[in-house]
Amino acid sequence: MSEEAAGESKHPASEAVEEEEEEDKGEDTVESPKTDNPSEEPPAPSDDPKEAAEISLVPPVEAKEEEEEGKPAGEPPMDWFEPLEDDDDDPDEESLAGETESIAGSERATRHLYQIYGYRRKRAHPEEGWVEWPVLGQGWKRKEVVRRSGSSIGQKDVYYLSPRGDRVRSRVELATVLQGTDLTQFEYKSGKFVEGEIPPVRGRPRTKKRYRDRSSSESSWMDRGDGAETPDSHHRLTPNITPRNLHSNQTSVSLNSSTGESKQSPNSEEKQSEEKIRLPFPSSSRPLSLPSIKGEFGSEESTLICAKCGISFTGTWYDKQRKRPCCPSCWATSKSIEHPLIRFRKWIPCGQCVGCHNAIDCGQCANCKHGLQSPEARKRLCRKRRCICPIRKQSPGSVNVTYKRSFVDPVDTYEDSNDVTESQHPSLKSSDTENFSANVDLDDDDMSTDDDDDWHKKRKRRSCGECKACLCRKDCGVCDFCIDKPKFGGSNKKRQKCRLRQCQRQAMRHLLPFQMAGAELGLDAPLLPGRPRPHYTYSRKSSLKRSQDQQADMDYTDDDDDDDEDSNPQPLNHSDFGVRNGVPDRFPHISNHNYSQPDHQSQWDTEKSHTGRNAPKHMEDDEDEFPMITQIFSLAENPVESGVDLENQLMKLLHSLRSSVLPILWYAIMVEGPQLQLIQCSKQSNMADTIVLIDPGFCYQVTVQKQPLLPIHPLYDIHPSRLGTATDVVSLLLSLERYVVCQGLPTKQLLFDKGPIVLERAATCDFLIKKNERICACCKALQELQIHHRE
DNA sequence: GCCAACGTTGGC
DNA sequence: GCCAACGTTGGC
Repeated sequence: MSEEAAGESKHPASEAVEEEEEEDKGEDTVESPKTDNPSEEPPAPSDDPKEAAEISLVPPVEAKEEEEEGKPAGEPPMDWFEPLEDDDDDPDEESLAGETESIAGSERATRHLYQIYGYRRKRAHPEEGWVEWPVLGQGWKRKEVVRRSGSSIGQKDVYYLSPRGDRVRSRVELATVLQGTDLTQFEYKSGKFVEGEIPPVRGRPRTKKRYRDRSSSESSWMDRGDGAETPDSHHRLTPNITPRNLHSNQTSVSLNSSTGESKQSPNSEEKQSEEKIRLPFPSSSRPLSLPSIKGEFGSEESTLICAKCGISFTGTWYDKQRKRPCCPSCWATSKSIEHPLIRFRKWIPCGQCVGCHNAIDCGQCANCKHGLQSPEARKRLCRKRRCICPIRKQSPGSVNVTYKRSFVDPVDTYEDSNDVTESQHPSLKSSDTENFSANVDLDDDDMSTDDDDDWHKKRKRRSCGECKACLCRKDCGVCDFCIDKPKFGGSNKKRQKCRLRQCQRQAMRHLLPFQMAGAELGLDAPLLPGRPRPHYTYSRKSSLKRSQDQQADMDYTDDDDDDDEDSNPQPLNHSDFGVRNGVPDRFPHISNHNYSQPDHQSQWDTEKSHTGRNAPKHMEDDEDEFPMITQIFSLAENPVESGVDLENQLMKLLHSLRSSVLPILWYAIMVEGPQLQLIQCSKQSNMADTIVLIDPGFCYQVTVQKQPLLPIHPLYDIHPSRLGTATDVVSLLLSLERYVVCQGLPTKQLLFDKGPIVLERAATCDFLIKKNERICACCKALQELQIHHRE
């Protein structure tokens, strides 16, 4: 290990791939560029004037660390731009790791350090870590990256860089780039051409699904051939994986490579310490709920091998991610010592705000109600008692840093403070702290401080799994994200899920379909569903503004915070849509628009507003879904029936319309059918009740107040029967704007009857009439008939 | 402040 | 092994 460390220090560009290097030892069919031959290595950082200058700024603590690692003096320092592969537990850095998201965040933590010291790390240069790889030809480069976090930690990814700059991430991509080159003998992982058939390297048969009942994020370590076990796999399927350790007095056995555990045993010395720990079942302090066997929790013990230190122990302890066995010692260490590679984002109530001062449960909020139903839920603090301006808990002696909140408020910032402690909050206990990534809900979830759990939740948080978008499995193929995908011929730069499949509830707002349209319309973000885009830049704000934002944020994220509790945040409802309808009123053109309407027109509006008539039918039908997205997603519910091609054609027209300038406040959406629907967003428009529906064949129909415009209407005469282009649509909309809605029989005629006010139209009402008319000829005839009848 | 780009990670 | 796509950030 020390030899490897020294080698790493000499060749900082090569990312830590100790395991691979060990594997490669002795392999000489093709000389690896990662050999010890310095001539084949990329230049040391000191060769780069820029980097050399930066290295000269390495703070003393870094130098000290290196000395402690026993690295020869005078040797070029390890590339401290690279993530520390073997980070120690420097408490000084722990406090800086709070902003990090994962173990991979060590890089960010380090970057954070640089900011504090007055310099900033540049974004990882594309050249970093690349080594020349002539095996594939002149100019080719190769890079190995070891995953530094997540359940697949330790897994190694190999990338290649073509002379043209093509980044290759898989054999398939390599074959694409190297068209015409026979890669059957090429071993992608090692980057070597081997003789004979390349043995399949598939791992064990997939059995993950059998285990995955707790969380879909719990991918099995074993599945990847790394030898790690899921907790469930231990307890349910492979309880005797280490049968030699079943006796308490027996010492653990050294791990062999076949188990793969060595990959997770970074400390060989500890591995050699064949210590055995027999554990009583922990109660409140146990790291996780004991895996069940036949529904009974903690009914038996297993002998496990700690994935961190390699010792065997008896018990049912697993690491924070609940994927690998973790001995109590390592577990306690991971809990008590905030490793810089491990995210540490504890937030504590301020003790001063309204929420903190509120000592009485409201009894009305969901948390209080849950508490009445379930004792477990009682641990959730009353929502009215939540701190609205939590403070990040910080280790003593750490540096004051302002952090941006993530996933909660795109602009909010919080200052760290060394002065505020838990004791300042009257009701605060350690369990009240909460990972801030869980949306400031200090008492949310299971009161867990399990950052890794939150981290995994967060990565899955972008999908509620229940909305139509989440359930949709088919890419639209036409949105910008789809077009970017390699399968659609894209360059894979955006790497985002189809816009129509972005979770309506939890996707980041800028990824949602109408983000594009919203931008075109100038819609303000808060009116749209989805989560605000997080900001990760450190900045400061005035306390007043911060407080305001925090309060607003609490309101906004309240439901979001309770994903686990309430299953799902409540989507926008009709009232929200009413707001949306009001959105266009902020448009600059609106004041110049002539909206003078007859009094009875307003009367209509008043009446119809009670029935939600301004919302299209589908918007009324679905109380729980945001109307636009709901309908868009409904397209894919029955892709076979609806016809994918037709749907795509409509989508193309939709995109064409959204890239076109439509008559003011007209807006195109996709609805069930599929149908393309054009609506007038302004209630004050004469066309507020008018909708244009275009079917997949581009035939269209105009409805007014949900009633179809009769085919004999002259409007149809001046437009083609099919609206295949945006131009056709725009032309129709412009024509519509020349009309007003027939007002039907005057209400005063009916008031004489002393009955309920009922608007009346002729059965053949034209609905749309010229602006110089008040009612259509048919209604006028009916009116005259009624007058004649009364006389 | 936004977003294109891409490193990274989870899932199949 | 491969791919989808999440999360982050440098550059604008």
